[in-house]
Parts: sequence; C-alpha cells; structure tokens
Amino acid sequence: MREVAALAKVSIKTVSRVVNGESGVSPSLVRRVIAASERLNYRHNLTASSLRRSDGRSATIGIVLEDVANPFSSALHRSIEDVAVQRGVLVLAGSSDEDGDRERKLVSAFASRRVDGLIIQPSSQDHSYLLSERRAGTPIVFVDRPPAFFDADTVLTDNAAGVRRGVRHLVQNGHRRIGYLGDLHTIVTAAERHRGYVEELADQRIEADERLVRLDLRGIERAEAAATEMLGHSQPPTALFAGQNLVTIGAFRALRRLGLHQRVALIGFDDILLADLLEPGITVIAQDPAAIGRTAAQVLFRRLDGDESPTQHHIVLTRMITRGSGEILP
Amino acid sequence: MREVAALAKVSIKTVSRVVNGESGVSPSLVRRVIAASERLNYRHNLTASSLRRSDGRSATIGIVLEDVANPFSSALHRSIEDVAVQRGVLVLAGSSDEDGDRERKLVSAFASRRVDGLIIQPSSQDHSYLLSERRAGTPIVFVDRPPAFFDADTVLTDNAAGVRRGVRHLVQNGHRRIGYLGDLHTIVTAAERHRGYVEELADQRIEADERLVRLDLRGIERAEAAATEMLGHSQPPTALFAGQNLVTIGAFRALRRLGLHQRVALIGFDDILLADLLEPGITVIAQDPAAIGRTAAQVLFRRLDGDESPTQHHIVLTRMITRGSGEILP
DNA sequence: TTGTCTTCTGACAACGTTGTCACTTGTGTC
DNA sequence: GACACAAGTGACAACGTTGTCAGAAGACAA
Repeated sequence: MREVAALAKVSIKTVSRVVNGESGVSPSLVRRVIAASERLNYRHNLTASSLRRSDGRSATIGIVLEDVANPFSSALHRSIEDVAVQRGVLVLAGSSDEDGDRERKLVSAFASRRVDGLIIQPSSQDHSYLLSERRAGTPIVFVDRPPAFFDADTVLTDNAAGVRRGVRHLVQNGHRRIGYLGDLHTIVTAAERHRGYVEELADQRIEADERLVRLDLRGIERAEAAATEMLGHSQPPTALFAGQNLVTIGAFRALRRLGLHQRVALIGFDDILLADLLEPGITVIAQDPAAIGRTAAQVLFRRLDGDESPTQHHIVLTRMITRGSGEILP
Repeated sequence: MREVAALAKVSIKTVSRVVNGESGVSPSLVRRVIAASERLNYRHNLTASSLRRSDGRSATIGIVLEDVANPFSSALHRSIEDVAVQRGVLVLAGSSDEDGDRERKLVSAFASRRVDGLIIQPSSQDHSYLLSERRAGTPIVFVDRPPAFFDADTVLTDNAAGVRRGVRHLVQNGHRRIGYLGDLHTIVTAAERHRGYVEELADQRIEADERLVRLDLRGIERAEAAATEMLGHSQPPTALFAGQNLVTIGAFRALRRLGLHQRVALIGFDDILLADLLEPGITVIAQDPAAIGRTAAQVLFRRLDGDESPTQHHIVLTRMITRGSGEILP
C-alpha cells in the first residue's frame, strides 16, 4: 500500500480510501490510485484490515459439520456458502466426526482466526464452552441438532413429526406390525425420531412390541444384521421404518438378501440418491438440507447486522416421497 | 495479551513466548502466564500473529472445488482436511460451479486473506492469472484437471487408461458395438475419457461408428434422452460406456425404461453410491478421490516446507469394480 | 477584504502480535 | 576476585491497515 501511494504520489490513507470505496476522493486521484494498484499488482490485505478495523470483521465464518463429505452435511455447506458469497464472506469448514473434542478444537481454531460467526452441527454433549465465544460477540447458530446447556438460535428438522407421518402412512396401508431400526440413541435427532415412532403407534392404538425395535445401529452392516434378525422372528414385521440414511440401505440389503423386498414395506428417514432406481423405489421422509443451511446462514447474518432479538428456533418441514417400497400392503 | 501480561506481572513478550511454546522461559513464569490466560479467557489472535510473523503464515489454505456438495469434490475436500488438521491448518472452501469467473473471484478472496497455499479443481480455461499469486510465494496444486497456460503441480486420474480398461473388458466379453456417452467435450477430463474410448477401439481393430458416440451430455436427463435415442437405432449398441457419474445414471434410467437393463451391458466412469443395490449392479471404473486429495495436500505441504524441486505430476490409478452390468454378454 | 463553510487530503496513532537486541542474573573457570 | 558465558527477561519497533483529527484549498456571502 505504501508503494502504491508512492507511485500515485498520494498518502497511504488516500489509497486506503480508494481501496475501500469510500466517498470523498476526487476522481482524478481515484484513477491514479487504481492505475498504480494495477501496475504494482497490489492486493488488499484483509487480515491487516480486520485487525485495525473498529468492528474487527474478517469477512469469514466458520462451520463445524459432522463430515464435509457426508451428503447431508455437504448440502448444508453449499447452501450456507450460497448465502455467504452474496456478502463477500468466505467459509471455513471442518469435520467433527461425531466427536465432541474435535468440535471444540475446531471452534477454538476458528476463534483464533477471528471468524465473524459460527454455524455448528453439534456432536458435543455440552456447549457451555461456547460462552466465551458468545461473550466475545460471535453469533452462533446450531443446525440439525440442538445445543446442550447453551441457549442459541437453532434450525432443526421436525424429526418426530416426519417419522409419525411415515408410520401413519404404513398404518393406513393396513400394517400393524411395524419394525423400527434406529441410529445411536445418544444422538438427539435419533432419539427424536424414535419418539415419533412410539407416539404414533400409541395414537394409532397399536401395542408396542419391543422385539420390533432395534436402536444404536451405526452403519450399514449393523443395520443389515439387525433387520435380518428381526425378519427371522416367528412373528416378523410386515413393514420397517428405518430412522437414518445408512440404516435404510442396510435394511434394504437385508430385504433383498431374504427375497422379501417386494413383500415387506420399507420407509426410510432421509432421502437417498438413486432411491428411485431401485426395485422397488424406496419411499422416504426427505429432509431439506438446503433450506436448513439457507435459513441458518440468514439468521447468522441478521445477527451480524445487529439483530439482538431473543433466540430463534426454526423448524424445517420434511416431505414424504412415495416410490413403492412404502406402499407394499401387508 | 497486554492484560494477561499485567495479571501475570511479566512483559507481553514473555506472554508471546509462552503462547507460542518457545523455549527459554522459566517454568514458574510459564505457570503464571498460563494461569492468567485462563483466568482472563485469553484467545491468541492468529490474524495479528500472521501479520507480524516473518513468514506471514496464516495456517489456512484455500481450496476451489467444482461444488462442495458434489460427492467427488467433497471427498477431495475431506481428504485434504485430514492432512491439514495434522498440521493445525484450516481449510477455506468455495464452489466454482464450472465457472472460470467464480474460480478467479474465489482465488482473489483467498489471496486477500493471505492463505498459505491453494488447491484448485479448475474450471477456468486460462490460469495465467495465477502468476501473481505464484510470485507472492503461494504454492498452488491442481487436482482432477490440469491447468491451462500455467505450470504447476498436478494430481490427476488416468482417465484415458481407465476408460480403455472398461472398453477392453466389454470387448473381451464379446461386444463389438459399444456406444459412448460423454460429458461436455470442453472439460479436459471428458475429452481424455473420450480419447481412451477411441484409442481402445482402434487397438482392438473395431471400426469407429459415429452414430455410437454422443458427447456434451450435461446432466441425467440429457444422458437419458441420448441413450434412449441411440438404443432405438436399427443397429443398436450391445454395450454402453458412460463417461461420467450422472451420464451413467441417465443411461441406466434409459435401459430400465426400455426394459433392456438385463440385455445391454453398461459400464460407467466414477463410482456411484448404491450402485451395488441396483439390478443389475453397475460395473464402474472407480476413481479414488481420497487418494487424489491426500496426495495433493501432501505435495502442497512439502512446497510449504521449502521443496523447490521442479513441478510434479502425479497420476492416481482407477479401479474396475465388476457388479454385473458390465458382464452382460451380447 | 474577512469570515465561514465545504471538500479534499495527509500525518499520526493504534489494532495485537513477534523479531531484534540489549540488559540482568546466575554459574563456572582461571 | 575477575572474567566469560549462558539463560532468562523486557523495551521497542514493525507488520499493513484504518480511525481520528487537523490542515489546505476553494467557494461563497457579507
């Protein structure tokens, strides 16, 4: 910047004004400064700028995802990015791998780089550690799952309602013995989905049968094994509800291997790429990650613009996509 | 930092030494400084640090992907992140959407934030604009596709060889009329894959038939339409090679709709989630995005560690995964 | 002419760090 | 006891910017 100022024969302050597009610089000087910048290949240093600026903004936000490569998380990432670019804000992303410790380390690394805001898909069981960030003025929005021991804006899917919708669909098709396969019960969303199953059965006056419920199924193989076992019982379910992505795939594999995929109904939570090309196509309760990410980013930027209203809790609705597997009759 | 120094009754320089883990500070002072930092909830400011540091490192790299939410790109992202975290480096990611202009804007935004290095999955047709970054000392690595008008380290898939392997597999199974469906020919990798098809047919002494080649198929629908049309000819192909992800899905849809999925062979480039659950399972030439990302990150960090050897060009091999669709006989 | 106001410009300090260098101890050697 | 040397510590400037404030130059009215 000093060199540009020297070449343009102005003070560095005037260069700063031009670079920041401030008004009150005569057109002739603006031209000279721009010409000098281009000739010297000058690039504005945002880190120095944010250090000096009164608001200290870095035009960067940090997001903690479960895994940047996981389809749900990366869809969140993309829709957050789309809102951010419109404001010239860049996104630092990191994967927590369902590990509270990595989540904390990422937040700390983001904080060291003075991000303007944080969006977190939480893994940790206790978010009181975020109090210091909050005190430093960093807005924080939680997506997909609520925080624990910490009050903050959230954007969540209505998990229980989505499951209830799917279970009701199965009941309406005449099913009474509906199996449930769920993810780790410690994950809040998984617990919510299981609650939806239990409540809908109760509402439909169908007696709960604990032999038809298997939780803590992490990954495709576990789910496949559990489904295979459940279908081998003397009174097997006539329909299955799978509470998560990979669990759905595992359940479908089990049905296929047992030759039951055209006889036992299946509904899964979360859409699956190519689900329409399978035989039968898999009926799912689809989340809307793009809407979740977009909403979260909008809430975050409103906070950055000074919105100090009480914490907001947004719910994004699910949608049932019928493709065949959920419409198999008992 | 000043406050911490005051509370610990030392100079701010000593606090700096402790924060950076420099040797030569007596244990008692280290304890006092750490205690004071914790009491004041002090957080090291990396932006100020990198501004002052002689090497100017920000412990942040920037990556330009085609789309952070696309499975191939996000797998790259994840494997780059895995290498970066080990060095305490964070990743700024952005999507170019196959648009050279967005690519340039992202690079410029990264440069303003003084990233230590760049990894680019290029969209632009001319990378000479990167000369100024190079001159500023920022190492740059290209992944998936080579740069144009610019010499830099690359990590690429051997596209042509992968396609040849698949086509050879079809020929060995007795096919002579093999259709080719490809992505935009302006994308270098797509052109390479098409070249592999042409060359392997020539090697196998099979005459090229231009009615069996359709390029510039962007997206599932286009591919589905082109495949449908090609299969309707008087002398239809007995096998199809699909040069890209979505093209494979489109081709499979067309085969299914025409009831030919058990009669016409299909091999696709790039693996597809759930391809094993379809009927038949789809045989693919699988890339290894994790290996590409890992290698690229390793090359980048070696450059950051001072490696000034001539530009390196790494090739990551493909793997054929047979699942049934490629083993259908004519 | 003088005074007042507006518009443009620049000098200087400061943001939170770290590199440089000089100073103060303490230890060991002759 | 004098001296050299190592280890620990701090004062100060500097990194590249922007906020503050003051001053110069010109326009206009009295």
